[in-house]
Amino acid sequence: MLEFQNIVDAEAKPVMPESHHSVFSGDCLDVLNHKIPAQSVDLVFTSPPYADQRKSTYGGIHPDNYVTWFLPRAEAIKRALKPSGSFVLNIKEKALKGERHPYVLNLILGMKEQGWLWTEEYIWHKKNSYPGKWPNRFRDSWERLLHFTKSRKFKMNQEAVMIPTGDWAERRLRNLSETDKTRDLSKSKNGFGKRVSNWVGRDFVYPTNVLHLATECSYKRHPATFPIQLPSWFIELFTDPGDMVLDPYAGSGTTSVAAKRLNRNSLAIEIQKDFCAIIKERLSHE
Amino acid sequence: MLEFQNIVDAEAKPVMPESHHSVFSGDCLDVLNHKIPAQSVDLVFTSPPYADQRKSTYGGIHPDNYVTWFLPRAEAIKRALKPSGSFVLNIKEKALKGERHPYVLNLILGMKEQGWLWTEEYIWHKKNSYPGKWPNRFRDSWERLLHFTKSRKFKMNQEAVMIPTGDWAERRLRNLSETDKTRDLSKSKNGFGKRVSNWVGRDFVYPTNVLHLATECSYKRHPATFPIQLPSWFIELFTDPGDMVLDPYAGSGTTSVAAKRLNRNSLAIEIQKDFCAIIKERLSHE
DNA sequence: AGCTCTTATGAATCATTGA
DNA sequence: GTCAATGATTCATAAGAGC
Repeated sequence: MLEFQNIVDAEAKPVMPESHHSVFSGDCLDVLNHKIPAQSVDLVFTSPPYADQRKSTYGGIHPDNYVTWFLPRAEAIKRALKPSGSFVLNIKEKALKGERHPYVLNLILGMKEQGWLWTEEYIWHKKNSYPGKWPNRFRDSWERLLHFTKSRKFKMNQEAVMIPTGDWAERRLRNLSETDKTRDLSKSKNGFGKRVSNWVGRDFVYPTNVLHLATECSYKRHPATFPIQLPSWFIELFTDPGDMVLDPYAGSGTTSVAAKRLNRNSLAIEIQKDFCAIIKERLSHE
Repeated sequence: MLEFQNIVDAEAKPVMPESHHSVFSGDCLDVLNHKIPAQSVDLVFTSPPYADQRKSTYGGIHPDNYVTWFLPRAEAIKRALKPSGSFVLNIKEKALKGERHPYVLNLILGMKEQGWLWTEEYIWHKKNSYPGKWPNRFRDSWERLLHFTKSRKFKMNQEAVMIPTGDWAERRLRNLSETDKTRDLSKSKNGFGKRVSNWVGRDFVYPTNVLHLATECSYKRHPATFPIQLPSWFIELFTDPGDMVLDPYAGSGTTSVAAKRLNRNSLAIEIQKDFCAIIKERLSHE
């Protein structure tokens, strides 16, 4: 039985209807198969626990067992996704005994056998990455954003993520606050608001498949594994306003927050109850 | 029988001996197994023909047959490589029928079965990539630089590729007055003067595993697949002066040119005879 | 307000130590 | 021996304090 817990107080507005946001606690395998209707989601964006990372919160799956652990979840995600939908998976393999472990490669191959199409591999090039110096490698400053779809024709709004040309815009953006950035960047179709209103009329170009963003490292109350620009970008690209966005490993709920700001509906699944509370609180403050 | 054809006129210099550069024409599978001594090469850097690309020059290997075609070459490369050596493979899978083809993933897994260690995956983030727009993807602006080794301990000169501190230094410089700039920059060896005295000891840092380079092809007569900075970076990182660098798909010989400029020896293998002539000419002009 | 300086910290990795 | 836990290493960025 599906019950969308509405986090915000719904207030009917004829022009811009309020979006709906739900938070489920539990293993996403169970929640996806028993609480989410089939073919009801337009975009799944998630960053599942990396192998052997975050042992305290997720138990730590050994790299050798990672594919076996994740494939049933991928199947459940496929069930929930609309035929026109997209699944964006943020993941990176760890180095083990001086070597990159191949579990991500095997995961892609396993998902292809499930019927997924491996449509594209976007790269998150981290502007600031974790420090470190080792005898056989440098700092790891990139992560994979694997784009899977159910069919060759899927929803993609390329114009929504067009970017202004030139360094001039970049220099301007540097002086905007973080909230201004998200808000204004989300309005790319209609221009960027008054502070950057002189962009109107300037040329916009399509982006590439590399996202060059900084990791969020600040004194924020809720640690996020990725900056909100990451889900925001894919939400604008692969959904329309009013569509449904799902994050089966929601963590502190960054994906849901991004969805709300962009007037999409969201579903968050998180196994840790205290994180669920954090998500609800974050959404209520939006 | 091995005969290193010396392209340059050898002129004995006690301090800096002249490097040796050879060009072989033929299929690298034959040349590697019959003309190159086992365990004689310190670094293999190459960009093999991409699947179904360059049909006129290489015959065009279908993505489905790519792994079967390449694995014997990888085995021959392993034979030629020293135990302390590195193999850097520049490759990117093409999109076929709206999907990324998995042949690169299968190639990595196949090479691991051969005994290679998949030590790291560097990324070439292209600063300027050719424009293009497709219904289901954006411009592809990154390529893989797969780093394979024969053992967990291999030669790596991390200090050789250290870079000056980036934006931090740039931003400080911007605020200096014009006279300060000229005065202080002229004293760069002794530090930058009092206003930037805290640079001393902090001016160089280690890079990350992402190389952010433009797609400059300086040699117009042959479509170079990569800028010379790419092989140069790995040559400095994984070899010492006097070491042997090999490119089994030499093309216009960019790897050999990079090796010569850095005073390493080089071997170029190229199946097209006219390209071999171009390589020799390029080397003679260095 | 604007600039400079200080400082905390982030999906890390490997070698060493201890059970 | 094998496996798990601990320590050393290290930098771009942004918030905060000070002038």
